[in-house]
Amino acid sequence: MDDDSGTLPPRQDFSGWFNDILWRAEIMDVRYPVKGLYVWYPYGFAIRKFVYNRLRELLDRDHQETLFPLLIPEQEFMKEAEHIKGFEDEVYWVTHGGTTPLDVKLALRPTSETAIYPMYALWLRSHADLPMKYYQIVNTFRYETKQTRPLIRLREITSFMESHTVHATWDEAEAQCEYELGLTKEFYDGLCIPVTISKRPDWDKFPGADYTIAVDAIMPNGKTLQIGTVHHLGTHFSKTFGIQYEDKDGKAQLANQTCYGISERSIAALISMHGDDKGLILPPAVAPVQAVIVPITIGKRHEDVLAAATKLEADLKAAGFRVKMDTRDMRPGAKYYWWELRGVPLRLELGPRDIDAGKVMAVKRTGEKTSLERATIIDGITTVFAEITEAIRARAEEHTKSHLCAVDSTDALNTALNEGKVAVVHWCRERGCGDAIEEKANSSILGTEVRSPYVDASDGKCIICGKPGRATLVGRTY
RNA sequence: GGGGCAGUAGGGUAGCCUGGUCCAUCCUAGAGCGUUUGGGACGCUUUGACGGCGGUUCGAAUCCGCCCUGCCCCA
Repeated sequence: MDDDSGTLPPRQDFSGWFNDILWRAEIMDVRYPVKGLYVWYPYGFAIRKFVYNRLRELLDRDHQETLFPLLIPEQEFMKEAEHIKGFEDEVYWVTHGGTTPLDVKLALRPTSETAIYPMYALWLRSHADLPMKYYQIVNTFRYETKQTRPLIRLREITSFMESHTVHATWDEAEAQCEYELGLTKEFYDGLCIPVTISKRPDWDKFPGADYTIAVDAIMPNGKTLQIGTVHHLGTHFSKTFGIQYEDKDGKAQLANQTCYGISERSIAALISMHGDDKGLILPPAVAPVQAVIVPITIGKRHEDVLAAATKLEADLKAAGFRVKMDTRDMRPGAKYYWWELRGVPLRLELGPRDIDAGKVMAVKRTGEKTSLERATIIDGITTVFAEITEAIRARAEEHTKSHLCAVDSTDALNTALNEGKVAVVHWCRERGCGDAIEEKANSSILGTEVRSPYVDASDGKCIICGKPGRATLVGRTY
């Protein structure tokens, strides 16, 4: 029927849209023949590269990058009781070297605490060594039993940034958690992704943490996606792994630790949050191609136009923009759709009319068409990029704002969630009431101590028992 | 954790119940030639498939078993 809109499903069918855009825009190929493992296409990997470059820049302000091994010996992995309980059903084990059974089984890291902390115990001697702030970006393996999804629920997480810090005191570690939340917010702000931050309930915290603060994004269908977590580990791990330092008085002290993580779910959020019926919309900051030049070559001015476009491309590249000139033998319209699908934020059209007028036609992926002066094109594009970024951000903020609402009963909660919203309720923080909230509305408690400009975090009566309660985010999660 | 649907060429589908043939079919798919080119051009030629393993059978995309993978729904 509407065969001119391509076959990308509309955004209302978010699940269909997401599955389809991954291969149409050449981000991930799901056809790798092992469950939960997917292949990055070059274009998807280029997006990943620019996103992770930003992440590295942020972390390198304060952390140092490092790299630990993939394999963890069983006895180290089994040291911390809570941690084991949290991960034992999800661990892949290496049991053989060739045909020889191994004396000591080796775990493929599901996360790297038990790989890193024995080394931290060796590295840490004195209070003068503190704080230690290292991170790595690695793949991790989890034998997920729930349905796997590309970028969202994987058996091999390919892009796991995990930071592990060590501090003298609990308070310093807490301050580090706050700092890391700030980094996370800044990171997502750069991707124009609004987030809600909240403290996970105790039963949902990281295995072996004092507390977990999570960062969630609200997807187009109203489901929430956890896209970052910060954990205060207290001294749980320093006890088991013997991470101690001598204080100024020469006395041995247990260290306090934090860890936090961000994965390719950040890419899932990026492509989900900003897309439309035509495809991806990438913020200029992370778009592998920030602007595409489409020369409109007709008749005998073919050479003229091509020369002008080549010059334009060279000028823009020299100015540091990531541009691509599309000289393929296709009709201009077909090229427009092709680049729109891939989310390129700006299209520059250059034809005989524009050359004569000293202009370049600039079409924003967010929908607006403007004519830029060729003479001042660098400034013009810089301005346009800022406008595009703002438009993308504003749209995402509006989405997030409109998908949050306060409710004061389980019926209202159910209604809100069924409408695809994330709700704010009051909850007394008792497990029983928490379970009741989750069961009655088929939902998950995301957390308390909510931080979001769109959430009123003041106290109120628990919607189950009526006792004093705290503002709490409740949603349906990925 | 439970249930369901599905896997046929790059993508989308038919065929399966009721096993057999000569050509599967459509496309924004691949290769090629020509005409085209300011919002998805067209003509012609051509390439290419039954998820895997095993079983039944003279003969399997089709029936049976096991496995793998994907997707949807519910908890």
